[in-house]
Formats: sequence, structure tokens, C-alpha cells
Amino acid sequence: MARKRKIDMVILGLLSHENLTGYDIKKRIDGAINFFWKGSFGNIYPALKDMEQTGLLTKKEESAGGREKITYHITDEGKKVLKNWLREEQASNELKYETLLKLFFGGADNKKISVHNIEIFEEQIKEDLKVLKSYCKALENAPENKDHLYFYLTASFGVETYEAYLKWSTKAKRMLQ
Amino acid sequence: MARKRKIDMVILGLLSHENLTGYDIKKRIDGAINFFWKGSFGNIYPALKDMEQTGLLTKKEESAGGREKITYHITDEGKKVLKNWLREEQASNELKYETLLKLFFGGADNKKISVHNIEIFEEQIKEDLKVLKSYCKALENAPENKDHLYFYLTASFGVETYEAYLKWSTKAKRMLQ
DNA sequence: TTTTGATATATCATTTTGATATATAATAAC
DNA sequence: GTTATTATATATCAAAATGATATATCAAAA
Repeated sequence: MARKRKIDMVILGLLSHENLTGYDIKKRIDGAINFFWKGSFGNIYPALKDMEQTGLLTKKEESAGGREKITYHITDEGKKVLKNWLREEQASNELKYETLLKLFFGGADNKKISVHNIEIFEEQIKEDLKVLKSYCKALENAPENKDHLYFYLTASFGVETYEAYLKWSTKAKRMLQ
Repeated sequence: MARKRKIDMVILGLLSHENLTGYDIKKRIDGAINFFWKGSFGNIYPALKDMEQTGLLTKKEESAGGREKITYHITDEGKKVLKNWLREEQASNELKYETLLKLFFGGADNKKISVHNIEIFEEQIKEDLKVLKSYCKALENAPENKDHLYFYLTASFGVETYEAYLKWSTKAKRMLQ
């Protein structure tokens, strides 16, 4: 058996803040969560259907005036499941860094290829770091909401690590040349 | 269609250094590669079968004396595929950090839970950091092999980022208390 | 001598990924 | 004012990854 479906927890977490449609959930995941978790319609919609059937969510179909739209709400049972997960001791943290994979096997080709790949990585990280820093700044200046501390801490994780990536990139390029 | 199978590149990369069995490949992935890529028998064996059929690998069955054992060898075509991948511009780098996911939704429960989860994370990272540092030290003192620079750089990436994780952990715990 | 652990291949259900299909509403371009 | 494009919205599918399990041999330890 593959491990317990994690997208369920992402959905329950998001719905514990606000009622959302599947499409909204995708947008939220693509936002602040994006750099440490991913989601797709292909696993969001089936998960919503399952959790509605097992009573973790309820749905509310709206089509009056506009187009069809299914908004999901978390139930007390859903909140309980979310809390239980938060309190579980084990958590799987995994990197899948194709840049590192390529570098590890860099000896199979010219050094220049590896340097170039690090440069591509660096550019991407610099882009993403800008976004993360703007998240942090926005959250620093608006601590009214009690959840903002948690959002700030995750964004700050990104900033710290991305800065470490850039520091490493400089060193790695120097050592290759 | 799901994206191009990445385990193929891991296998080709490993086989570009030495001939291995599926079981050996799993061990290699669980070793130095483990912290930035994962693999399982469930995707290694099917990939080996496929790549043997498409001519990227050849196999050599040994059962004389001992038990059955299938050693795989990379072909020139396989080496070409590996090089082409190294030269591809795009690379997907992804984190899946359940610790951060839990922290992001930490507001749904007591602060103590979040602090505890960070502590669990910290302990794991400290363990892994020891291993990464020993890799680095071993590779620093043995630069005879031209591939060692590449292995060193990937391990060094781990050290840099894991140290950033620990720095962040201290800060995050302080801010939660 | 038995039991444990390492070696070795293989398969399976569940989950994730990434793409695509379909259709409506809002906005921009011409 | 019509057309083209983009955003909203749900849903499904093939391919790939995950993690567990089944099976069996061999070496080492208890």
C-alpha cells in the first residue's frame, strides 16, 4: 500500500480557514504553499469526493445565476482528523532536486555543462526568493491575524534555505572553474 | 501524460560509473543520493526491463554457483541519453516538507504542538547532517577521482541547507514561545 | 542448529503527476 | 459590436512514483 494520502491534509487545512471550491484550493496551493508542497486537479477533485463521502467535508452546490460551482466546508470530524495529523510524530520531508542529480552525474560530460546548470538553478532561486521575501514582508507588517505567525514562519524557512542555496551556488561554481 | 520517467536518469547515471544489479542500484540511491532523490524496487525493476528492451542497457545473468543475479551495463546509446538529459535546460526541483505543511496549519491546534514538531524535525536534521558532514570529509581527503568533486558538491549542498534548517528551527521555536 | 539479517527479483494497490477535455464568464482587442 | 483571449470551474486519464509485500537464497550469529 502506498502511504496515506497527504493531499487530504492540505485540503482540510485550507478548509479550516475558509470554504473553497476545488479550483480555489488549487490556487491556494499554487500560492504560499507552492514552494513546499504541490497539488493538482488530478488529486484534489478525487480527494474532495472521497472526503465528502466519508463525512470530513460537506458540499454546497451553487448554480443560481452564474455557472456550476461546488463549495466545500469542513465538518467537526474533518477538524478532528486535521488535529490528529498535526499531532502525529512522524513527518516525511523529501527533496527531489534534479539539479543535484545532474550535478552528481556531472562527470559524464564537460564541466561547463554543470556550471551552466547551476546558473540556471541560481536564476530560478533568485526569482523565487523575491516572492518569498515579499510574502515575509507582508506578514511582518500585518500580525493582527493569529495565523500570520505560522504563515510567516513557513515563508521564512524558504528565505533562509534559498539564501543558503545561493551561497552554495557561488561556491560550487568557483570550485568547478 | 505524466512527465518523463526520472528514475531512468538515476539508473543511467549510476551505471555510467559501474555495472550494477537492481538491488545494488537501490543501495546506491539509499546512500549518497538519498537526501536529494528517492527510488524504490517498484520503479527500479520496471525501468531496468524497459531500458534493456529499448537498448539503453544490456543485461548479464549470473547464476553459476551462487544465486540468480542480473547485472546491468550501460550501452553507448544509454550514455547518449544520459548526456542529452544533462544538457537539457529545464530541471524540476521540488520540496515536499510535511513539517512545513503542519506548521502552516499550526493555528488549528496548540502552539506547543508546532514547537514539538519543529523539535522532531531538528533531531532528524541533526542526525542527517552528521552523515553528510562525514561524506564531505571523506571526499575532501580523497580528491584523486575526478568524480569526487561532483559528489563533494552535492553533499556540500546538503550541509549548507541543513545548517540553514537548524538556524531557522531555533528562530522559529523562539518566535512561537 | 536455528534464527536473524543481507542479498536479490518481482509485483501490486494506492497515490501523485501532468496533461487534456469541456464549458462558461469576463475582459481585452480590433 | 463582434471576436479573441484569459480566468473560472469540474472532471478524467495514462504514466509514474510510493511503499508494502511475496518469495527465495545465502551468510553470520546466537
